[in-house]
This record gives sequence, structure tokens and C-alpha cells, in this order.
Amino acid sequence: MSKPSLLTPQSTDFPRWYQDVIARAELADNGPVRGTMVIRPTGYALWERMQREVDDRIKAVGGQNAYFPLFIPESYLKREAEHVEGFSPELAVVTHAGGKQLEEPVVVRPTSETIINSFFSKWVQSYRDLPMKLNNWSNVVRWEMRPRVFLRTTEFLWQEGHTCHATEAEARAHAREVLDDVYGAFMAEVLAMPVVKGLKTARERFAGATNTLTCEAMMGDGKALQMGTSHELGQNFARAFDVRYLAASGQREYVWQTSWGVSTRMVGGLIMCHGDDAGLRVPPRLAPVQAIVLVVKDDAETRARAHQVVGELRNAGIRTVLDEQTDVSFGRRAIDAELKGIPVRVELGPRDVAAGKAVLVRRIPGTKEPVALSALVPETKAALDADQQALYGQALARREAASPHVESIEQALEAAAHGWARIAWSALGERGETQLTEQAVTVRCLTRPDGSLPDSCEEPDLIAWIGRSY
RNA sequence: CGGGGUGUGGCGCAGUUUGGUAGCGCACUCGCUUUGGGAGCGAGGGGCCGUGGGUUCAAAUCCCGCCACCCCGACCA
Repeated sequence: MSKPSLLTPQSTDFPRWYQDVIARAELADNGPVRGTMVIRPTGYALWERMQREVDDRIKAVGGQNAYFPLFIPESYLKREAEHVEGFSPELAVVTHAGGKQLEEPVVVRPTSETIINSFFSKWVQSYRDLPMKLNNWSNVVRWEMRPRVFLRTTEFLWQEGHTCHATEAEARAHAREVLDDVYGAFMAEVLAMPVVKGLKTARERFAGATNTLTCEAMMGDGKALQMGTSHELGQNFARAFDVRYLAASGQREYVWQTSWGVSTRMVGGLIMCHGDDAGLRVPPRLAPVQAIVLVVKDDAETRARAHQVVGELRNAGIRTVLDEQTDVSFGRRAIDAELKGIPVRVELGPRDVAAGKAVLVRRIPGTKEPVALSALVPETKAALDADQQALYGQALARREAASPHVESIEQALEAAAHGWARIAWSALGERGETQLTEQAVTVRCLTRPDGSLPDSCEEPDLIAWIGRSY
């Protein structure tokens, strides 16, 4: 029996491949309104795991969860000039409610800086109230021109952190702490995605920010995806919403602020970064299901042994499910597990049970080997650890191989056909950036030559990372 | 908004050039046989062919208008 290729080869038609994986792994569907997304249980489980991991890290840097309204008075958006200019084209505005026209329209939040600052102005009174670090897990709406499932949907789920600090230095340090200890660490350690952490250029900066810090990841086809972002807001919103505190000196001062977020886009990034032609590959530390025990044939002894194996794996702290639907063909079940990217599959049939063994199938390296049942737990643990590292290593190697250092705009454009390029920011400049934009290539971010995060775009000797995005 | 393309059962498509009353694969239902890599055979159910008009004895097919969606750009977590 020949096995047809599961998916379109990703090298030739990557977005199509991506859509295919999403549909066939039962992660999400398109909603009835253009650009909206319905997340299925399998996809949502990935998001839940991400939420939990990110939430833990937010709390570790002092963040507290709160909740703010979905509807924002239109006038709030208008208080910060750059902010309203940046967001107005993509706002969903409610003009009618309760059966009549509203006196003042309300917008469905595209982000919550304005509404949260209206409360900060009440809640922040003294230097003793600072720093105030709030986080809002919410949904937001941005009517984008070109939606794409998970990557850029009209409605998306995210977390948005908003903080107030007494000094500029403290705010800047916090924006960097979030980028490194919350986002960068989570992406590297859990998502197994190496990210370049850098500064956005003025052109790419968030509307209303004084600096935008970003995590950029390379996808399997060489394109770039902004995985998360952390903004220094300066005192822009503090002035617009009158967020002031009484300092120890007795002076009233405006606070210095940050805001930062990651979204369901990370689910898309995960798929496009690690997926292959057989579907998803989910890093073990993230995987909602780390191991699936598959009963090969309808046999009482095999079934009993499989239940026992599941118990042992669970006791060892491995998130495990049992598949004993022997009325569905073996191949179907094996391939479903593969498509969904479950890191380890334990196949157990009568032959294995008789031999005191099981077949350990690892999704990430694609290996398959018999393992003694007595050694199954340690072998599974070792495989999960090794494969988490391997996935990160593969992604990093791909990025390094596809990010040459170049010296001219022509060379940069050439490299951007397949991946990224690194070029001296001084050799590019804002004029060069405009020139790249005409070819749909953008400056993803600026870093120092050693890859660290610069203090500002004006620092000498910066490196511009350039590439295409979705 | 600019440039391409597509609309035909739930999904993916053929049929359109050369009009003759709709077909294939997957999925679904039932039965039997299967189950160590997307099972096989048999029997079924399901479509006023995007939409409005026109030509014709006859339109998925030809003509005119409209609408929707997709892809490539502008937007972007």
C-alpha cells in the first residue's frame, strides 16, 4: 500500500501548506465574518498551555491580572494623537446599541492603553503606588486588510501588560525585563523557538510608543514573524490621561509607562516554525499531550497493559492519553497523532506485550524503536528532553544559515528572497528602509553587533535584520 | 484601492472551448470482511451549477450586469 504525501510540499507553497495543517490537525476554522477565527479544542489546548506558561512568567516579574472593558468610548482613542492615527483605519465602531443610535460611538478595543490609562489616572496617586504592573488577558479586534488564520485575524486573543513607573530608567528596564525574562525565555525554553530581540525602527514603531522592542522569529519558509512586543511609552499616555503621582519630594510627576503583549499569533508561529510535511511538531514542554499510548489491536491483555503503561507515564508527570479505539484503523490513528504533532507515541500490540516491549515513536526526529516496557518511562522522559533541545537547535541552525551578513541593499534583497539578511544600519538608513519596503522587505529589528538589545535606534554600529513577513 | 484568479452536494475538483437536463475523489449512512502506517467490497443519501437578466426548442456551458471569495501588494500582535 503506497502512502501518499500528506501535505503540499512546504517549500513551494507554504501558506497553503499552513492552512492545510490547521484544517487537518483540527486546530481552527475560519469564522463567518471575514478574518474571524474559530479555535477548535485541539488548537485551544495549545493556546491554554501558552497562556499558563506566559502567565507564570508575568507574575514572576511582578505583574497582576485584572480585567477591563471590551468597549471604549471613541473619544478616549483620540486623546493620544499618534495612537488614534495609527489605529483608526482598523477600528470596529459601534454606533447603535439598545435599539437606538449612541450619542458617542464606542470602539471595540484594538488594544487597551486608553481605557486602562483612564483608570491609572484614578489609581495612581503616590509614589507608593508605583510601580503598578497590570496584565489583561482579553480579546481585541483589529479590522486588518489581509487576515490570515492565527497570524493576523480580525479578532484575536492575547495578553496585554500595562505598567506605570516612577522613572524613565525603571520603565525602560521593565520593558526589557519583559522582553527577556517573559517573552524571550518562554519562546526559547517552551516553544523551542529562537528569537531575535531588537528594537523596531521609527517606521515600525507602535502608535504612541517612544520605543518598540520586538521578538522576531524565522518561519520554515524563511519569512519573519513578530512573536511578541514590549513598548516604552514614555509619558505620552500619562500626559494624555493625566496619570500623575505625588513624589517623595512633594512634586506631582507624570508616570513613565510600558505596555507589552503576545497573542494567539504564537500558535501560528509555532506551526510555521516547526511543522513539516507530515504536519505539526509540537515541542514537548508545550505539548498538551506529550505521549499517546496506542493500542494496536483489540486484545484484552494488550488493552490492560496499555492502561498500566498510561498510569506509569502519568505518575512520572508526563501528560499522556490513551488511544484504544481499535475500531479505527491503526494507520489512521497513527497519522492523526503525527498530524497533531504529539511528541511521543507508544505503540502497543499483542506481539509487543508477548515480548515485554513497546514501540517508541518520536515525532520530532521521526525515529521508531522497540523499548522494554520496564524502561519505557525513563526512555520517554529522555526522548522528550532531547527532542525539545533538538527542535530548538534545528530552528536556530536554519535561521543562522539563512541570515547572511551583507553590505548592500541589492545583496539584502537577494538574501530576502529565501530568508533574512543582516546589514549595518548606517549603510541602510531610513532611505534604504524605504527602498526595501518597495520590494515588500522590511527591517525586522535593530540589534547591536553582538546581538544584544540597543538603548536606542541612534546608537552607533547597529545591525539591521531584514526580511519578508506575512 | 491596484494586479491576477475562482465561484458546480459538507470539503476538494472535472465538465464550459464545440449548449442536450450533472459527474469524480474524500466525507456521510447501512451491511459483510478487516485492523502492526490514511482498509476493501457491495448498497445508499445528499447539488434549483454564486446571483439577476438575455439568446435558444433546450443553458453549468453562449451574451450583458451584479455579488462573493481567494492569491500577490499596502495594514499587522
